[in-house]
Amino acid sequence: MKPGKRILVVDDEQAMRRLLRASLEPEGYQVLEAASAEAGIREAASQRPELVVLDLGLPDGGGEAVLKRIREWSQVPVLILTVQDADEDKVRLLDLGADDYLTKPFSVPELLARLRVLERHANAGAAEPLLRCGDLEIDLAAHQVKRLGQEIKLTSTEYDFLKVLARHAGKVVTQRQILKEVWGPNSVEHTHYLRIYAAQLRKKLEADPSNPKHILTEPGVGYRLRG
Amino acid sequence: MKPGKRILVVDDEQAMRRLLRASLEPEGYQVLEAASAEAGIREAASQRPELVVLDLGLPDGGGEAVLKRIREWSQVPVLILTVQDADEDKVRLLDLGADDYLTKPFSVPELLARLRVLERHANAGAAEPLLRCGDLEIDLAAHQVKRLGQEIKLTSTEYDFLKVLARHAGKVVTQRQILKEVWGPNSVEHTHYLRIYAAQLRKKLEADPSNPKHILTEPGVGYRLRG
DNA sequence: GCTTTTTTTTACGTTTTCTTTACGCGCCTT
DNA sequence: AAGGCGCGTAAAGAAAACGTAAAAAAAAGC
Repeated sequence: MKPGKRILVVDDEQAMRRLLRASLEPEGYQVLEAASAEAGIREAASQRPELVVLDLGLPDGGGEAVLKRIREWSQVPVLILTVQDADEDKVRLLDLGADDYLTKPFSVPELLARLRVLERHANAGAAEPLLRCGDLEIDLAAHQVKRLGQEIKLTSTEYDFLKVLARHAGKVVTQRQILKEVWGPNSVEHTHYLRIYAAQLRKKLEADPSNPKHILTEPGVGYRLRG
Repeated sequence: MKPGKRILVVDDEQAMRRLLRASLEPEGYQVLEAASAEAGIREAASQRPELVVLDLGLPDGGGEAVLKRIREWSQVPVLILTVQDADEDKVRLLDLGADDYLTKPFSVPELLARLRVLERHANAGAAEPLLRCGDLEIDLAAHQVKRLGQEIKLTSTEYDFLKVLARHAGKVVTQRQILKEVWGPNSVEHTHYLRIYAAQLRKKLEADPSNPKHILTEPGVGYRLRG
């Protein structure tokens, strides 16, 4: 028999964590707990659970940030729990990458059934969040970039730029898309930003910045990270 | 523009079908309707929709049977609609293979968001569209062309030219159409562009550029990409 | 409040790509 | 057989896109 799937419960209320543990463990799940948004992100990144149950009502920054951060590198199924019942919230969260949404109070059997549905779906692409490109390691989960095992310090804009490329590693990302994702939809015309930050990234993580092996230019189209 | 995803609505109430059609068509879905369980099964089998919205409150045998029958041969995402709110029902339906469950009255934006989630899951495992023409591979998503597995560098215009031919692989594309799609409607007279770029493409992706096997000339008409 | 870091602005040299121009070949018509 | 026509090839000039450096402005850290 396999060891049960690991499921991460992110909730600040101890009572809720206890209830979930009591409900999930008899079903064969191995329950991991996190009591804050920060801890949730950390656990998700380090433990790589097969499922996540996320309470929106977290005190420190809210669960929404957790979902966003997880979705930067992982496709793990996330079920949202919440007390409120606002429509716009549901829609926004689902579009942000949440896979299901339950309002408290919920029925435990329904929760279990919905988790089974998520498990059924989960067999899809389990992408390795640690990207290796030659001498380069990009860990989207840990927000860390290494070259030859040594950590490289990137500014936040540089990291965002690299992140966009890494998420579509091997594929061309259009200038428009990069600008939109890094600088926002209002800056899609400032294509010179791309040249400047491409140069800065190459200076930091290419062996020979004038002969880039990783960050490749596709003239007239965009940039591409060699995978 | 692609034709929208086809979505099958199974519901005996005409008012509900009308509401769903009115909500879904503006989103780009192509709506198929069935007013009974029997019709639902028949439509699902013959039309193979990409999504199914199924009302449980059907008179003839109930929607449960529809779900069971569909699951015998298809993994199409099914979203259940129902008036009742009994826990055991939800659990049973979800375990029977339903992918989501909404109770009436429901909010249309939430329905749409949940349908988007189901679409996301359905597309997760699907490989990207790869156009194959003999030893040639054209990956439209990655903006990349390979020959015998080896990447070929194309300029933006060369790529556009090839893309037009590839979209109608095997068929003749007229000079007019190529010029219009690559250089815009104002350049339909510059037929010499075609000769230049056809030559460049042949130089890059034919084994013997003077004996083209892929990019064939149809004298007086246009060009054709052999499949 | 000042220093340090990061982002944005500005400017210019270089490379790549696109367009223009020119010429050779084969074929059909006259 | 000469000349027009459509196609293929080559190479030059024009234009666009890219890379780099450095200063000004803004933000972050102490």
